[in-house]
Amino acid sequence: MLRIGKMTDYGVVVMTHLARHPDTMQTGAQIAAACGVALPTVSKLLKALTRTGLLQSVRGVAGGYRLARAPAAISVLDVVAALEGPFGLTECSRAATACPQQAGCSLPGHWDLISGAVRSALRGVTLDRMSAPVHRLHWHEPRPSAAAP
Amino acid sequence: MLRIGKMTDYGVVVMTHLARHPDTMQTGAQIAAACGVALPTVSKLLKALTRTGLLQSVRGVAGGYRLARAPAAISVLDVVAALEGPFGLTECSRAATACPQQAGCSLPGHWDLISGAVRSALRGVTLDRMSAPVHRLHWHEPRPSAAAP
DNA sequence: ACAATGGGGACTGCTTTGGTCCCCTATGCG
DNA sequence: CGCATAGGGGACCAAAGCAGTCCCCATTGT
Repeated sequence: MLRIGKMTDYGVVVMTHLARHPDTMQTGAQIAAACGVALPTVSKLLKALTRTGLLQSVRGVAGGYRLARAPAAISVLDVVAALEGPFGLTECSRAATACPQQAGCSLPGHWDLISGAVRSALRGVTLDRMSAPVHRLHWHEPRPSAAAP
Repeated sequence: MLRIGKMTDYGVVVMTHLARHPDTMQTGAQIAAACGVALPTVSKLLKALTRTGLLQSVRGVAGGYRLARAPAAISVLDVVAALEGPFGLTECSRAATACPQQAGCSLPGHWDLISGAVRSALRGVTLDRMSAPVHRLHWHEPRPSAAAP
């Protein structure tokens, strides 16, 4: 459920890789090799991430890519938002054309709420944490109210 | 980003509708009409939700559907998990075949963390809240740590 | 100049999804 | 007893989204 695109997954991998060497400039080929993804694919990602302002690029013969900000200042939310469209779990949360029957539809407000919770979850994990060992991470469970899966 | 399936969206609508009349049995046709979704589609949903144990069904001429538990005991997570596969944001979090290069891939642990946060977010919203007016809802922001979109 | 490197799209094949339909089973009522 | 109503299960098809590749242009150091 709630799958994110493969590309976005790659994107996080790439960004995490770059977060381990925040100050060294790396070419697309180097990144592709390091992350085990085909060069054209990783190239596409790097372009998108650059256009969104998460990466800095230098063109020309000694060019390459570098993080635009410190790893601690880039969250997974930033990466996901850069590679997938604008946020919104449901269809009608972004469509200009409202649901044919928003009469009984008091849900959008609730979906926004849920979206907000997910947003916060993604924003809470930054690249420096992603590149750190797992056990250093922990998370505040928001509020597990009544439910029994 | 992070879109959930249209079917799942419908599913939440249907379940929310049923949560407003927890004790009355309703036929598929009635539900379809009330929710403004085509009958075959809603039928498919109801079957799936029944198979998962979220709904009780009665067959025969006076049959119909009803919530299997109290609205407060059914969360959005339950509905989403029933209609989409098992949880997992990324590809390899569920695939038996590991990534070709899980060498530098210390990410699964982190993805699990994020998935957990999203899970909690969805589990925190129950059907009785979904059927209530929006302003009655509020949410504990988990921890908006360093990030600046 | 030339070689290396990023930039921006266009294009395509595939997988997933949404949605419909058909036939079977169960149950109440005339 | 049989017919009408309701759900159960699954096959099936069309459309959309996505992943992935490729091509050509712009930039810059040697």
